[in-house]
Amino acid sequence: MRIGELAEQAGTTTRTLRYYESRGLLPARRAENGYRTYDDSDLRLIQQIRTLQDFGFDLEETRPFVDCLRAGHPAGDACPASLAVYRRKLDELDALIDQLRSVRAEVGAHLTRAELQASAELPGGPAPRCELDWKDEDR
Amino acid sequence: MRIGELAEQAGTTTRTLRYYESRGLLPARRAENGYRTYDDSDLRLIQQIRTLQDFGFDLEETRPFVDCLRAGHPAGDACPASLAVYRRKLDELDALIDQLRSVRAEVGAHLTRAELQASAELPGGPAPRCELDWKDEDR
DNA sequence: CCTTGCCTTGACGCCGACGTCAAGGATTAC
DNA sequence: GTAATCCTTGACGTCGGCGTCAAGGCAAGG
Repeated sequence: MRIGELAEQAGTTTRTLRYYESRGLLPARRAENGYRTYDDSDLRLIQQIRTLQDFGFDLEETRPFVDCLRAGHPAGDACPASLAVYRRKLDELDALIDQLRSVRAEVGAHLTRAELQASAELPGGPAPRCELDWKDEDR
Repeated sequence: MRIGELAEQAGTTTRTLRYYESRGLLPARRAENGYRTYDDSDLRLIQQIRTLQDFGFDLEETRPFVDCLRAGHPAGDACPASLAVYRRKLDELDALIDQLRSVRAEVGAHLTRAELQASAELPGGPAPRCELDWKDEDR
């Protein structure tokens, strides 16, 4: 299998596969004419990488999983190094989610306060209304 | 007030202020010698920008707030355009948090499954154990 | 007068994961 | 034979928000 076919089967591009190779994640055999040659095991490596990338893993973080698969294990997460990445990622996700919820609460409070201000000013007579153009271009 | 002093008072750098100006967010008066000149109202603009950036707003998203302040309003979120940004951001945050929680659940499930596999194999005798080096360099 | 320290503009560097040419060789299709 | 399609390497572009020089102007203290 050559790079174009592999890319198509994996739902990605040849550029991406060459990039993975340049990062040392996906070394390729070469045919006599210099063309890269792959087999089904390479397809599984790519699927593992893409699954993790969909979870938001950096490319570097997928390396233990890929190494694990290439070491002959049936799953990329059969090795302790992969489990460690899982655990680290869970901690990161928990921290990030907490932070985003905190931000959400703050922004929500700001919005509520600003809306109250606006509604309090409208019936109040000469309260300074906003005169800025209000176009919905950015929606 | 010159750019260095303003940067210090705002807790940022001159590079950042010049960048804001290049983006049209923070236009500066000029002294006769060409030096940028600022006053306290500029400090408030920067504080508004930094508050929103801490919330994760893009620079572009702070523009309505800055325009609103420069239009003479006491708060950057006194204008409808700013409120619209708040609402859009809340939607984005909600969507992102949901997505991250979904990812967290999936990664957690993967970890649990892999841990079960590992513990099931250890007592089973010749089960293929991972032989990859396990260094904690990346912790 | 000279040094020090502020200011100016301009321009390249960074990060991650590729996209997008460019120039040329190999293979396949007709 | 030749055109279309694949492959190769190399290198620059993208995006945001600045960091980090570089080369030079202006101001103030000793």
